[in-house]
Amino acid sequence: MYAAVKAKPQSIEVEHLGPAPMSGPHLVATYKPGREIYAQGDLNDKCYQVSTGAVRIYRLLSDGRRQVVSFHLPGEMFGFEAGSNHAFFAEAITETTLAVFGRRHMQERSRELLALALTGMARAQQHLLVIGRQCAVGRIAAFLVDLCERQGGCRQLRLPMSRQDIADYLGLTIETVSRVVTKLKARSVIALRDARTIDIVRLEALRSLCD
Amino acid sequence: MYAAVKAKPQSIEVEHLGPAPMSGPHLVATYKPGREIYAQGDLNDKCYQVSTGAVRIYRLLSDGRRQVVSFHLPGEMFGFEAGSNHAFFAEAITETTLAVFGRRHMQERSRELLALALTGMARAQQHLLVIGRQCAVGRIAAFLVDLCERQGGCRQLRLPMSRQDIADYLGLTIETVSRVVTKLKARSVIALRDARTIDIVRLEALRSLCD
DNA sequence: CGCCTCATTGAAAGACATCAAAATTTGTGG
DNA sequence: CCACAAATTTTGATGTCTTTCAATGAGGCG
Repeated sequence: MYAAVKAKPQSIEVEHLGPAPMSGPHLVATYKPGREIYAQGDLNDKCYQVSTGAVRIYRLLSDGRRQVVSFHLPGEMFGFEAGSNHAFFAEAITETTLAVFGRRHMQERSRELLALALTGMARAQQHLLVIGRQCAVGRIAAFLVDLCERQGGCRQLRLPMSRQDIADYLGLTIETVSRVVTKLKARSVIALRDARTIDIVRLEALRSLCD
Repeated sequence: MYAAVKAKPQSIEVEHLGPAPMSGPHLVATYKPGREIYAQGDLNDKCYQVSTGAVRIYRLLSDGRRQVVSFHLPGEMFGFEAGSNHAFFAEAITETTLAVFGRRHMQERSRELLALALTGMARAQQHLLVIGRQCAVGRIAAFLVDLCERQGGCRQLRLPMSRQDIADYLGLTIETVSRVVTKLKARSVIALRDARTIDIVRLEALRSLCD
């Protein structure tokens, strides 16, 4: 179900471009949808910034269940973890370009990395609150509000991820995700152009469902 | 239900003692059970190491639901968060003594703090996996195994926290926690001396319930 | 057009929550 | 040390929400 395409990036070039990258020299890598960026157990010696596209970070249980711990959108950093080897998988969701920073860069900028690690922890803990204490509607609402805010408050969301990705992120099944989306649509809280394009019609209603 | 006792520590003294504290000078503070260490919104300018006792970190939803994001046992650090103000509450669970480190200390040791932040993120993400993808039995099992490992593998656990704390940590109700514990006892995976003292009889059985 | 993947919808089952009450433990004062 | 009150934990009955299983529908691409 979750077979990752084992392969290295389609292209890697040294560049200094991309939308608002972290300063300093870095590599640019591009990945096709579903391509693995790193795997559990891989050496943890780089970090990444999304230029275009989207990335999912996840872990698998032995029976195949998957928990997506985070999505990363353009401008966001990921890849830093405790320990010398990755405990998670990272995959491109859509066609994705990344700025890649090496170990040296990270050592030189441990101050920024600290801030990133702290916000990463805060994000994970906020997510814990959603998964641990919200019903299905609350989880979806929180997810949509979060996505909206991370895209600068734009009311029209283009979802890069599938229903399965969302379900695995929120600790639900795809059927429940689908049913909740349908319900929110019926209540005119959101509107769907297609399954991956959502208009937030009543943002405040959505927010009020979050707590 | 979760009324915190608003008060400052019972005592604060400058000391250099306690079990394996972080190096350097620090204050020592003691707290009675239930006492608040910091509140959501408080200035975030210190970090703490548990000397004795136990601490819970949590957030509240507007309707009173609570999510405990972490417990901290002797030797463990807590209190570092993104942002200049705390997003969580910290409370002593039992009679607790803490080593308190100030801003200066943290600035001087941002390297260690980075490692702590990264492991904090890893912990939160591991916890996400448990809450998001495990049934009630798996959550309790993971909780007990984690506690066992954090206490150096000792098979006899003295739980400092109540069933309500555990429930709010695992995203369950106290009734479910109690029923699962009863079930594990019936299967001879664990044994109870009293509600707060658990012997792990079959650790491998417990582990196998985690994934 | 047909096939494949992804998404939606329906019916039934299951897991956990809720409500209620009993049992056990803890703390307090005599 | 015992007695009593309060808090915590356990147990039972019932209800609700989410999952599971199954089938249908929609969209993309050869």
